[in-house]
Amino acid sequence: MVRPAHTARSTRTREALRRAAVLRFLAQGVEATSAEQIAADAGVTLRTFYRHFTSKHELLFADYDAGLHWFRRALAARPADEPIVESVRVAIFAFPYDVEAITQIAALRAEALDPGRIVAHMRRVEADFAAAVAERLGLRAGVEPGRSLAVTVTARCIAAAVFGAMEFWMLGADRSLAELARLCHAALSAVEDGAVAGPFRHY
Amino acid sequence: MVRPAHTARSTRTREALRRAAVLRFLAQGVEATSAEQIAADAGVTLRTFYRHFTSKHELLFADYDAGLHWFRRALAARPADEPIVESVRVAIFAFPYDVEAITQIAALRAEALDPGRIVAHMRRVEADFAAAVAERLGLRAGVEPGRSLAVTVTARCIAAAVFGAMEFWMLGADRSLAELARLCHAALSAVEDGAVAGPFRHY
DNA sequence: TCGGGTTATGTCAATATTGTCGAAACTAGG
DNA sequence: CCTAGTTTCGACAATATTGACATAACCCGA
Repeated sequence: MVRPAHTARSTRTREALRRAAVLRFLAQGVEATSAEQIAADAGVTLRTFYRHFTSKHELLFADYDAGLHWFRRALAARPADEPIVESVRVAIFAFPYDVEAITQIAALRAEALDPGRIVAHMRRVEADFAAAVAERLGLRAGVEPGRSLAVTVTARCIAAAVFGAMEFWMLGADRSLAELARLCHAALSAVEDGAVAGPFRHY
Repeated sequence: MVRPAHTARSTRTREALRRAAVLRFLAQGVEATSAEQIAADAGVTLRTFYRHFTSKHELLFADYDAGLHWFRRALAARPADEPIVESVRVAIFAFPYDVEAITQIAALRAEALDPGRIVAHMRRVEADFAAAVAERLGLRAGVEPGRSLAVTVTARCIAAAVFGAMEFWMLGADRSLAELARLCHAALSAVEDGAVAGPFRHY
């Protein structure tokens, strides 16, 4: 199947669908909202809905994708001679967190999806994150994407640090942004300093 | 919904379903096989099929799950005072690779799933792999699962090494097991020696 | 062996997703 | 404005998945 993603028209319908979905979700809950309702609200067919979104639940992760897009651009904007870990750190800390919106969507996700599914999507985001880092790192080191084991592994480890910190943060009691920042910083430093396996070298 | 996963009976039906599915897939292709056919062949209802497998495609990853199970046990069998990276290395290299079967299933996957989906499943396996390592590592270091940022990040980095190597291997020309072993070894060593970000510390 | 509680299935009926094919809307050139 | 080439949509029709509730199969202790 061909997914629309080009013209102004398709952007309009996609937006209409997204808006209609959020309204319904907030008003009557995710479960109680059918894909058909969303499509009808947006004035299109059910089939068209599925041309724009892989699934009903995908709508609940639009913010993740937007964040990823933002991150990719932030990374590209960093100076080419800056250490990659530092670039990642700066980009992450500069993210314009909208705690209100994040919390709201997170509540919807928690309502509609079992933990496993949320984690699964998180993994997808992590992988895309790693890909973005690898792309940038490869560009700097002068190698083609996917052509260097070192680049691949390093990018994945950086992603592992960031998302590991995020997971750790979500499990903990202190959910403040400051705590998240602290954890990310610590995890990234560990990777940067090569201290990852260090403390556990003898376990 | 409650998923069966306990008694001998459920194991029997699950096996029957898996076997029926593989036969059909091999005989007439994945696309041309309906979930209903598989269920009928196994002598159960369609609904029961979905109680044992999340989706039709999940059957194409049964070998991954089996491998994961094998790995978890292999890891548990290693001495508690062995460095975790070494344990992982030994466990991976000891895996009883059945190249025939692996190739066959891989072909089915390639036929039925677009690359994105395959990668997505791979990520799930990687996350489970990381969880297994974290569990073992936490046990050795004497911390609760998910209670130590260092354990979380280290486990994820080890997983990143192994699966990064795997991805790299799949993209390369030399698909021999020896090459895969070499790549895994190199990637794990990099993590172990803290050389992950090292070479890129100035990029 | 006989309950009783637990677990796995069957039944039935919504939704959710996807393939196919033709029509409508949009774009660039004349 | 009109035409040809694209791209998005609508209309249908299979499957694929999931929820809810009733049954049958199993397991354990009296």
